Amino acid sequence: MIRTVIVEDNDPLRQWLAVLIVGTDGLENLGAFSSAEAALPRLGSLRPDVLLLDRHLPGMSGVQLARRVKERFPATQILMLTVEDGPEEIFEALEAGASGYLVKRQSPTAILAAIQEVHRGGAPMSSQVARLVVEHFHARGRRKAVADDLTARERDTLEFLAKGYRTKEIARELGVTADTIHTHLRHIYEKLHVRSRGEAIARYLGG
Amino acid sequence: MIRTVIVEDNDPLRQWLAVLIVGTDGLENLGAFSSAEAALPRLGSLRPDVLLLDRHLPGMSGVQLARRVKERFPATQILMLTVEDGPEEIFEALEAGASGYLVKRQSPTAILAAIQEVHRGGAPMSSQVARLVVEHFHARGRRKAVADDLTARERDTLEFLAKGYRTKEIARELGVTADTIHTHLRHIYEKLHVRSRGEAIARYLGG
DNA sequence: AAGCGCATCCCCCGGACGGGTGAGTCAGGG
DNA sequence: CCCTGACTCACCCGTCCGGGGGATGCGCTT
Repeated sequence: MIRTVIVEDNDPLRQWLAVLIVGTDGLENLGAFSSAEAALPRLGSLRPDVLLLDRHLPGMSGVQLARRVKERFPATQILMLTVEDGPEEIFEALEAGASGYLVKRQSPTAILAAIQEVHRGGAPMSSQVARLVVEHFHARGRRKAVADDLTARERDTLEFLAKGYRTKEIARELGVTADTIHTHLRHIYEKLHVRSRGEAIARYLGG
Repeated sequence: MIRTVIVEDNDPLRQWLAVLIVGTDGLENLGAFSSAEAALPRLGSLRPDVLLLDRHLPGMSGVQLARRVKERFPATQILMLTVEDGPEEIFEALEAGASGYLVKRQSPTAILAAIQEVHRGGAPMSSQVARLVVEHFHARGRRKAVADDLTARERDTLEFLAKGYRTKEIARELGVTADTIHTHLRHIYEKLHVRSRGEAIARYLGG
């Protein structure tokens, strides 16, 4: 039996979700709240397996609630519901601890399947969301590609640079003198068109 | 009509995929190669819509091929096929430009559906892959959470720091003197338990 | 009113860093 | 065989940075 809690400020939608859940075998609804503030103090005793969460809530947002819930009850799986959103909102929700991300206007079967999938340890997301996630990785790849015309030693140096190592520490790791690393660094800056460590790290790790 | 090309070194599997595709309405197979080296010179004239790519290939790997293909023909959608892989392999493939990532032992219908979905602009991935991707974001979120007990001004400073700005530039952006930023930085280092810019940026952006 | 956290600014010091120049070795290609 | 590119090391110089003080004012809590 999967134990769920709903937090959604839209009354008809919240009730529709509750009806959907109680009418399905294997699913159980422990509570339905219209705000994060109302839900938060009850979650400790309810301990749901899956939390259905609206991203847009009056007062504390669904994202903030997700963060808090994940801090205290990491085992709770969070399924984020939302209207149309951009990349920023989606990544913020995923970073806050959401394991699934669905746009609201989905078929009942899709929503129920998502609840079960997230409880199984899956990560249900609508195809627009999956696409954005994939593009996020593509962008990362393109950023790292700027390091393509670095020499082997320069790539080694950049690798340690991106871990926050100082010149001396990189020198020790690579078994050369600090002067050599100094030279590598200058070449890296030239090729990456930057003028400082911080800029190089930011360019490599992406911001 | 979706035009596909297969690159897979396992002979039976390659032929099975080809048969699967030619026997399906709306799908067309332009070629099936057993190595990246064999496929690469032909892709320019074949121009497939979707490229089915094995991750493990003798010689040039599927990941390297994906990188090259995406460089020259960004419109080609890449669907990566693989046996069981870890997070590193998966992220590397996604960064190389793959839009979908499937474990090989999938039902024929799942593979065909994935080809169509990736062509529609979706991002089909098996649930294990989706889970790893989601956990990647969770880890990012936990890293950024270390910045939680920073003050508002310190967060502002960290934001610019992570863009590679130097002290003076941050000062200009925030409309204060460099001395003030200097103070903020010292507090940031203290709270993040680091002793340099590079370490702070690496901790914040994660690596 | 007193205390506290925050933000702002200031001074000082030693070491780290960015940038310029030069130079030796060694492998590979013309 | 010489030339080139990669890697290595060295020295110099001016600036930036990390870390240590201290100071003021503001708003909030007690």
